[in-house]
Amino acid sequence: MGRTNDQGGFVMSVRVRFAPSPTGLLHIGGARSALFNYLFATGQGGCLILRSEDTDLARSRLEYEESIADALFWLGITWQEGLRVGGESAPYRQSERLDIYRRYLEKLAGLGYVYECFCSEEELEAQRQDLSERGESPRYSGRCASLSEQEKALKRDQGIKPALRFRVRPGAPLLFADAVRGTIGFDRNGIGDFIIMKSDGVPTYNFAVVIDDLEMKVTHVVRGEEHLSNTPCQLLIWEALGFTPPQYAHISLILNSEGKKMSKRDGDTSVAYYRDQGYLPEAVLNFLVLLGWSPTGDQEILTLAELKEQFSLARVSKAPAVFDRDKLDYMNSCYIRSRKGEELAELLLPFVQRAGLFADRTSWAGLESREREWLAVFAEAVKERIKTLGEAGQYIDLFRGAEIRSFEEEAREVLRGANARVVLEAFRRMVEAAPALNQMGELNQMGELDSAAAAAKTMMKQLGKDLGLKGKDVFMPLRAGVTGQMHGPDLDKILALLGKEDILARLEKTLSL
RNA sequence: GGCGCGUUGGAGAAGCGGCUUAACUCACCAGCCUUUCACGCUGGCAUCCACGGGUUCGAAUCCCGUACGCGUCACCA
Repeated sequence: MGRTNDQGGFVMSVRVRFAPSPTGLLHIGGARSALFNYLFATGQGGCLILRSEDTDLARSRLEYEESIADALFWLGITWQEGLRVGGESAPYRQSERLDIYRRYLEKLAGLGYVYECFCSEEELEAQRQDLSERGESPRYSGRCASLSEQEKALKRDQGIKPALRFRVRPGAPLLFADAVRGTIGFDRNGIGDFIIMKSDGVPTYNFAVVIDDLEMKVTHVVRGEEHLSNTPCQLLIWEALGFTPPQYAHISLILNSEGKKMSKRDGDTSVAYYRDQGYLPEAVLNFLVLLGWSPTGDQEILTLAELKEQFSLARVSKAPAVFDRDKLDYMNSCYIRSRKGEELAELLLPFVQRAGLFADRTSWAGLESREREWLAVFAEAVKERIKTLGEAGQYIDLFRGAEIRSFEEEAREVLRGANARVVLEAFRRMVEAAPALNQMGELNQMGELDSAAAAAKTMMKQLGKDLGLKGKDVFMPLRAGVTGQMHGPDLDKILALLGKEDILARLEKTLSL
């Protein structure tokens, strides 16, 4: 794949990858890395590859790989090559590419870069301990670097399986241009010989990434800052193999409110958690992109298309960013408010089901039309006061049923007020006489709930007139009497959604207190 | 401890040597709107850019040190 540049020369189009290890759910930091890769590549017609780094046989699990791909898909991050979609460089699971690594390993061995290391875990630990006690950097001592054939044979006879180390040769500092942080240099003499192949024949991360990036023709590596110190090892391998490494871009970490790197162990850090809480994918995406990147203009709420258009690595911040739940909530409420009734209602369905309503239905299509309308009006009634879809669940009891869950103390006080009883009794008579306040069971044509709300409104106005009361004097007793609360969504909507029968039942109970 | 990276208000940040009396957003505070709450609207919130020095006519912006924070030093990725 390629295209022509201004001078008519052939340029490689951008190829990036997101390469998670399937040892857990997709977390916020990973999602942001994936997002930056996605925006960077697709914004310029490039390609995003999804690859699974499952060389840690003990911890990797296929179900994690699946859930990571699902989470990316949910966010709207799509990839052009890799897991699930295939591509020229298949397979895209490192565990299935072992023969490829072996081939490159042989090449390195032929060049004299590889040696067997028989040190046990305990020995290595002791060596590190020793080094650090002497105030030196804990790198490999090189103990096995020059074992004789007999020594090696002896170890093998003892049944010790060697790991393979990369021999770091002395030389000039390793310099590379990081697209985010500028020129970064490491002294190669400070890097100890590192393992590239474990004793079980599986390559380590540092070796496998290089081979995969090489084979998959990756042009840019956009990844978290925690990988910065791995870069020199990888550079060494690129150099030994005689290939030009990709462009690197190390993006800063996402910190928790304590200022520490957000880790999987923090709890609420998986994308799945936010999905389950009722955050919209657009909101999560929009929030994440603003962590470490900023748009040129004042506009912060941006669509995916706008992000693709505007994103650039040059505007990625070097400093780490703190994850701020308040801002995420704000973003989410913006996106919730931008949805219209039915549309929102459909998104809300799983959450109201979790709260017990329509729990037996399998899907939105499985609802009857009057139920759908009820939910749509419900959605409109609550959308301005919920920050997550999940919060809608707690409003259901307010809009349904003959029971009032509980009375706030303030509400009781209002109901003890001078005119409260008069207002409620008069209102009860009006509702009894009115045919228009439908309830869900009786609803038969769309839009009926809206007119019921309108009817409720005029009814309340009329009530005020009849009694010669105004404003709060009529509305507060009504609200308190019907909901038990002092604050809440518009009363007319509550009344419409409740329906005649439940309103009367509630008034009855309140009046009998 | 070695190596690496970072430091603009509570959080995200703009700023790239004079246009800055440091944008914008969230949070927070006050007021308005509203039958309540919420939404929305208006205003407030860093005399200053971690600190110290230097370069310059001029620095948050360039250089040097110090402090602090974070990352990383695995046969984990």
